[in-house]
Amino acid sequence: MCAKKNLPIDISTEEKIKAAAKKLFTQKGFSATKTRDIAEEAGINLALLNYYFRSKQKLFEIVMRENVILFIGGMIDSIKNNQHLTFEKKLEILIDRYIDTLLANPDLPFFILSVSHSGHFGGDEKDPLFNSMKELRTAFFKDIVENIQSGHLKEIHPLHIISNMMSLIVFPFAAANLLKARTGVSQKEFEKLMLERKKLIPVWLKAMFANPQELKIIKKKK
Amino acid sequence: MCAKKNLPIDISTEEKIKAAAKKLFTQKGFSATKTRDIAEEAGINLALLNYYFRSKQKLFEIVMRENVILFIGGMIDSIKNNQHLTFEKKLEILIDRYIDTLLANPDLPFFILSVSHSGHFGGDEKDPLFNSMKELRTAFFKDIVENIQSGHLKEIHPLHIISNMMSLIVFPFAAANLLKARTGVSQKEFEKLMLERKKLIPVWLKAMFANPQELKIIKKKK
DNA sequence: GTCTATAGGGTGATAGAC
DNA sequence: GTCTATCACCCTATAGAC
Repeated sequence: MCAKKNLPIDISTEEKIKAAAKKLFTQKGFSATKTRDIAEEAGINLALLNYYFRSKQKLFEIVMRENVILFIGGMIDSIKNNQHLTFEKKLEILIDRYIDTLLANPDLPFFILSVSHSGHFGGDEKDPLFNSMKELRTAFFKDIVENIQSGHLKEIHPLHIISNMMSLIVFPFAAANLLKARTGVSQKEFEKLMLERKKLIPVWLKAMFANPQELKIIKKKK
Repeated sequence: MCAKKNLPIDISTEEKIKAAAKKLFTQKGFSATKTRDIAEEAGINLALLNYYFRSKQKLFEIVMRENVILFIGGMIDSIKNNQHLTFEKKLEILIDRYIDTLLANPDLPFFILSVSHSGHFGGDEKDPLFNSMKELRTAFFKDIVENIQSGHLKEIHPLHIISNMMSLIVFPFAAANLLKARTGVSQKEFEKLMLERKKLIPVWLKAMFANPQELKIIKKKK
C-alpha cells in the first residue's frame, strides 16, 4: 500500500498521481475531471491510477481530505499553539496564516464550498475528519462565545460572527475572478490587496462588533 | 422557435424543460448534470431536450444567462430606480432586495461563483450580458467611488469595499451548509438570521468604513 | 410535437503481457 | 510496477416512425 522508498530523490508514481489529481480535482471538481486527464497530467498510464487508488472516487476522497485538512488545519494549529495569547492576538495570527494559505492555494475556497454544497463531507462520526471539525468547533467557537460575545454582543447570534469572519477572509478568493473582472485589477495587484487585508480584517471586525447600534436593531426586531 | 400558446394554462414543454434544467444545473453544475436527469425531472422524453434546445451546452447557456440576470438584475434596478435617494438609502434597498432574492434562490451564489470560477462568462463584448455588467459597474461603482471613497477612504482600494459588501451579503448563502453544520442551526433559523442581516449589514459596513484606524494601516504599509 | 431506437464517442475500470 | 488493449457501460445527440 505504502510504496515508500528509502531515498525518495524522485517523487514516487503514487505521489505523482495524487499531486495531479489534487490539482485537477481542486480546479474543476469531481465530475468535470476525467481519469484520463489525471493520468496525462501525472505523465503516467491510465491503468496505474486504478492500480494505486482502485477508483476515481477513492482518489477524490483522499484529495478532499487533504484539502479539508489544509483548509481547517491552520486554524486548529494557530489556536492550539497560542492559548496563552489574547483572543485578539490569536485572531490576528489566524488571519495572517489563513491568507498565506489561500494565496498559496487559491482554488481551495471554491473547492471547499463545492464539496460542502454537494454534501460530500461531514456527517460520518467514524470519520477522523469529523473529530477535527469538532475539535475546531470547541477550540475556536468557545473562544468566540466567551471572548467576543460579551456586552451587547450577547444579543448577536454566533453565526453572524463566524459568517462575517469567514466572509471577509475567504470570499475574495472564492470570487477572485468576478472581483478582478469587475474592478479591473490584475492578479498581481489582487495578491497585494489580499496581503493588505491581513492588517485590515482585524480592524474591520473590531469596528463591526464594537458597535452598540447593533443592539438597537436586534432589540427592535423582537 | 417560440411555442407560445394563447392560453398557457398548462406550462409548455419548452418551459418545463428549461425549469428542470435550471433546477439541476443551478444545484449541481454543468458536468454533474446529465441530460437524462433533466428529461426525467421535466417528465418528458430525452429527445425533446435536443428538439427544443439543440444541445446540453446551449441549454446551459440559457440557464446561466437567466441566473446571471437574476443575480445582478436586482442590483441594477434598485440603483437605477432610486437615483434620487442618498447612497446609504440606496444601499439599504439593494441589500434588502438582494437577500430576498438569495432566500428565494439559495443555490444562486454558488452557481455564480461556479461559472466565474470556470471562466464561463464575461469577456465577449458582443454578449448583451457584457453590457449589463458594464452598466452595473458604471452605475454602482461610480457611486461607491464618489460617495463612500471620501476622506480617509480615498486610501482604501475599491476592491476592498466591493469585496466586503459582496462578502457580507453573498457568502453566507454560498457557505450555508458549512455554516449550518458548524453552528448547528436549522434551515429555518438560518433564514431568520439572513433576514436579520438586512438591517445589520448596512450598520456593519458603515462601522467598517467609518474607521480612521484603517488609514494608519495603509499608510504604514507604504 | 412526441415518441422509440440507436448511433457514435467518451469514460471508468480491468485483463494480461512484459 | 508499468504498459497496451479492450470491455462494458454511460452519455449526448439524432434518425425516423407515429
